[in-house]
Amino acid sequence: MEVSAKKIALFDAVIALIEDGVDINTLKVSDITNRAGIGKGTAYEYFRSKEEIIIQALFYDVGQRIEKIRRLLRQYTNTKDRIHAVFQWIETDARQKSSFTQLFRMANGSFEFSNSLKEEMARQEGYCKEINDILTAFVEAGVAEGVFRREISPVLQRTALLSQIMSFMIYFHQEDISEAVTVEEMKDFLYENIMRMLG
Amino acid sequence: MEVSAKKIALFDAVIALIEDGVDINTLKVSDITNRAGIGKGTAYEYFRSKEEIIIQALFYDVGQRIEKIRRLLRQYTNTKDRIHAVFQWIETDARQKSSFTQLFRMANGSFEFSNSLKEEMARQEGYCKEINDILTAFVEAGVAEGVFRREISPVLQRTALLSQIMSFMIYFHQEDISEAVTVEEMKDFLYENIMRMLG
Amino acid sequence: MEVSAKKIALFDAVIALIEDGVDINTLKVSDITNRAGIGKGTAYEYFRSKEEIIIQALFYDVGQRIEKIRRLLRQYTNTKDRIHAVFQWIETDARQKSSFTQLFRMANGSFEFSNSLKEEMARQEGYCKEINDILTAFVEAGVAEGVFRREISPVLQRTALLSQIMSFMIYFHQEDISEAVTVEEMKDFLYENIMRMLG
Amino acid sequence: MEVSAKKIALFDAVIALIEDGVDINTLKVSDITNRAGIGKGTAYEYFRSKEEIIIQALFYDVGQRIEKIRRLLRQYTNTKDRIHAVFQWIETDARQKSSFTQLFRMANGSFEFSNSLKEEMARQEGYCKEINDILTAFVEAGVAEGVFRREISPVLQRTALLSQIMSFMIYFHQEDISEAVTVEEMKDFLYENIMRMLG
DNA sequence: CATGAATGAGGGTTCATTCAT
DNA sequence: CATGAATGAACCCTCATTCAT
Repeated sequence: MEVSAKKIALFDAVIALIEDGVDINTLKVSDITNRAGIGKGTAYEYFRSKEEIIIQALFYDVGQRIEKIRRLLRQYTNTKDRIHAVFQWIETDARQKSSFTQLFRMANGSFEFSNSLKEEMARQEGYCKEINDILTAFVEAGVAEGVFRREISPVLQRTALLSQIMSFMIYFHQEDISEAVTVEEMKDFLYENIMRMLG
Repeated sequence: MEVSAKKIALFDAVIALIEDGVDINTLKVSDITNRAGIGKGTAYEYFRSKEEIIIQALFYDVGQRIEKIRRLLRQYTNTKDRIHAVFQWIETDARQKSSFTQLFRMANGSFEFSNSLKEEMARQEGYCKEINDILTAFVEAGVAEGVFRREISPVLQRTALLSQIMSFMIYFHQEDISEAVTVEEMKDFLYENIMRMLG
Repeated sequence: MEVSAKKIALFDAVIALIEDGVDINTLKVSDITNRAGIGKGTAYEYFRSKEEIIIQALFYDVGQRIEKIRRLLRQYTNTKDRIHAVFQWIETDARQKSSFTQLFRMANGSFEFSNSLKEEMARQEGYCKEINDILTAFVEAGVAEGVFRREISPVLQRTALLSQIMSFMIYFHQEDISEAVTVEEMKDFLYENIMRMLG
Repeated sequence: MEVSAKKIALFDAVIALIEDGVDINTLKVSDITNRAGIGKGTAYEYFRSKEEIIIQALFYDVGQRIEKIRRLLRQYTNTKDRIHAVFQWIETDARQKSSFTQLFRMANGSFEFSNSLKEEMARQEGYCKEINDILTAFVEAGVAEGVFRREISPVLQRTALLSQIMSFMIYFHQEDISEAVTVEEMKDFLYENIMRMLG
């Protein structure tokens, strides 16, 4: 799974462009290669098509983010800290509108891409599964710790947990957080919700 | 806000195409007009660009759906019935992958469209706001009814409510609902969650 | 087999370009459409690819030439006149380097084109066959007339006849007809050859 | 006229590719260098462009073939044997569709190559001329031997000779030699034709 | 109004050529 | 010398938009 420097440069360019708010569907190859500081033709030494570049860039990015959250979660020994770690991660990492969008889309499979590339996604050993794995581990630890009720089905537990995580994402994603709810208030509320649902 | 028959025909064509699973980004004008049974040039008598057609079609569709859920909610006098009515609506109306995707995207503003058309969206008096209004009315009724705690901030109440609605959408949206959780179990669990969080 | 005016315009453009000495392999779509006096995109309303345009243009041209020689031959009642008619036709019609080349290639199947289009050629009911038919009719008439020996195999008769026709083509095709042989001398020699071989 | 090993390797690669049926117009530099087993850049140490490589490769190949037929002809002391030697050479050497095609094209100058390289061809001291030389020597020997009539113009004699040689080439080149004419019958017929025309 | 034939700007992709190693 | 990674000019094709009928 070694990835060449040029590939990384292209991935980073795609991510940077997306973070800049460029629509993923209007991305031009020249935009990407210019941003990556390489020639247009060079991209085709490493990828067979524009779509391949973009898809793989997204997977690369999501993979990195997942790895980060995994490492993060390993540092904490109790559920409360882990929940707040996730919130913290969202605040710092998933805050950007664009990358959040991508991750979110992955989470519910609503990627809009040429059908021919949906196969590619299938081949990629689904990050959805990875997210699910993380949630599963999260919930199991909570049960083992005794803070989550054992009798609730794991699926339901994951659903409940994810619902509050998504709520926090949407909170950050909203254009105008006009009505006065501070980040801390929101975090407390969502944490309490999780405990009410699963505790 | 009178809308001509030709416009409706084009809107319906766009919606039908999306429901058929056609990627919104690869929609061609000729696809739309063919489906609508009118000439390609005719579309430009009513709209200034392809994007205008699609955007307005989506708004038209979401508007209809929102109107439907509004009428539906008016039929019920208590919160419990209203919550189940929403679940029922998701089961019947928002089940299709595509239309759900559109609505969902609208709900969190993650439309991916050429920036030039984001203004158009802004001009459209945000359906997000309408969704928010519905949630607000929902929550207020719950408080008036005495089943939701008055001391929770309305923003938080809406957040909690939406989180469980989204969970139900995702439940239907998942490709493989492999693990055995029946629809009824899920609905009960989500309803209980709402009551635990807000009751 | 009705052919639209636009198609004809494109065919004529291709032929004209070839007659001008443009290499068939370096022909650009824009060259063709410019010459035809139509927009680049228009070509794709009538053909699916550049190769399709060129291939069909060549077949169209060869078809016309064959039709012409056919009509021509029908006007004459004896073999001698027919042979000279063919020479005459070569002098006026097949003189151009390029069109000769095309015809010639067809005659021996040495078209160099993307393999994917060889099928197209196959579908076209071989003009090679048509050329063969003309030769066959030619020879049969000669036999009936009593100027060609009946005992020679038709294949051999056609071979002999074609060899002298080709010789005349090559005579015109040569860059420098340095050594003094007049057209009339050549025609007489070739005619005599045919009679010596087949008479 | 010393030719380096690398050049030969490239020439051989081009020839091999052509014999494999690859279209000369779609030949890529990388195809050639890969086949030759050398680096892509190396080709440009010896040639200034792709076309130069291919053109020179073709000349190299034709030169070799001509040399071979020359040696072959020197072995025979009478015209009849020489004619059959040529037929034999066509059967063994010029049988392949591709190399035949190249040679044939050379013979009538119908090379399709970017005009810029036609000059290159001119500079190459025309192999057409060499072929012509061979034909001239052939005819002169026939006259000296007394089997060809002295009063026929050398140009005409060469024309007649070449016409039957070409006929034999076309005979082998035809896809389907469906109609029953054996190689021997054809050779006899063509030999007789030559004698009837020139004897 | 309605149409669809015509258009050409735009962008993905290829591949001959270069040049730093 | 030899290499092959990098390059970008070139070109095919798509499709949103226009406009004559």
